Amino acid sequence: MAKAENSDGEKLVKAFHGAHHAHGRCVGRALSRADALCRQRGARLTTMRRRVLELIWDSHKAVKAYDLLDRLSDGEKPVRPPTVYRALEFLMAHGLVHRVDSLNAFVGCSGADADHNAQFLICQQCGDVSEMDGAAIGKAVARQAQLAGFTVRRQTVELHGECPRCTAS
Amino acid sequence: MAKAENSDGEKLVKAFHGAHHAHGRCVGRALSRADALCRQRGARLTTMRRRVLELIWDSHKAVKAYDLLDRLSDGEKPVRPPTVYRALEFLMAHGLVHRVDSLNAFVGCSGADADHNAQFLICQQCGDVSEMDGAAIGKAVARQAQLAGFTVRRQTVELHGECPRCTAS
DNA sequence: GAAAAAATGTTACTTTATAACAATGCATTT
DNA sequence: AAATGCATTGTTATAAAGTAACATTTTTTC
Repeated sequence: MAKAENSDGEKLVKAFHGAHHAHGRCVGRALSRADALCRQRGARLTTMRRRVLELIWDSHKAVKAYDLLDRLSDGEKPVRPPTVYRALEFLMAHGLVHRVDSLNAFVGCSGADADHNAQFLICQQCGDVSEMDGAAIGKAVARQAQLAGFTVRRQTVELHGECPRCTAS
Repeated sequence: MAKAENSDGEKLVKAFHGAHHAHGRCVGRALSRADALCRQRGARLTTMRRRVLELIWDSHKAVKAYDLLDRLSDGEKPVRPPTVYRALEFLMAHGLVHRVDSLNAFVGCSGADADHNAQFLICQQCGDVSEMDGAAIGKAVARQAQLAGFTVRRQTVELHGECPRCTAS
């Protein structure tokens, strides 16, 4: 996760983006990563899949499947649910997109590697979702579970609250 | 959370129940707690709400709303979705039931107080769900989020994996 | 027991997601 | 380039999860 300094010179984890950040870079980074990853694995990032990924990266908010559907469709050629869900399935399988269970919605994966335990910070005000790859949390969680004799295979950690930007204003 | 000793004399947190535990007690405890809590608050634990709560406590698995619906209905008098969802809404508002987002399903709340941050351990094999009131996790999570300038208001923590009983066999 | 409030019933619909099969596209061999 | 085979997308239909709006009944309160 990128670090930045605030006005007091403190180190802050920069998980959320400013309102007017150069979003093109987020998108660009995500798409080239997708390209690279798929090439490397011999997976096909088809036009449809790429379009879906781009639409998801259009913002940092979680996107509903049926919103994607609407945006992909024009009156002449409506796109049907299975098409979108299949693209999402592919993108999730390759770690390019995550499903946010508590929202029934999808966000682009900004994490480094494919198979990681991500946590999500979801702003209840602006709707922006930020991904934390907090190994610390992952471990705390796994340790606590271990006390109950439980082996963690997959975790859903979704934190709803207020992002720095909305807190400030 | 109750403690128990295993064969080595170690202290273990007993979050999961044995296969043949005296389940009547779980149910009994849950129902009397519900009675007490509602009386105390002047809330009405009506027949319908109580029936739904009982059905949920029928097992330690998460229950789907439409399963409840089926079980509440007989051919003559089908119960409709809003009835069940309203009962669930009431039970959740009073902290008697939790929704498990990653399963679209509901479990009885075994936690002590009403307004708590619960974490769920979900066994992928047997389907049993256990509630951890891990203040430790809650805090670790909130602390980590704070580093990103994020204020946590509500958390969804759902851990999928293997419970002790299924691990053993 | 009449009025008000709370809970439940009812109808209809929205949103989210998947199953099953058909058609198309793409990649490799020949 | 035609033939084969597999992956992807299209299409139809339906399942599963949840809610809005209004009618009826039950409970409480005055």
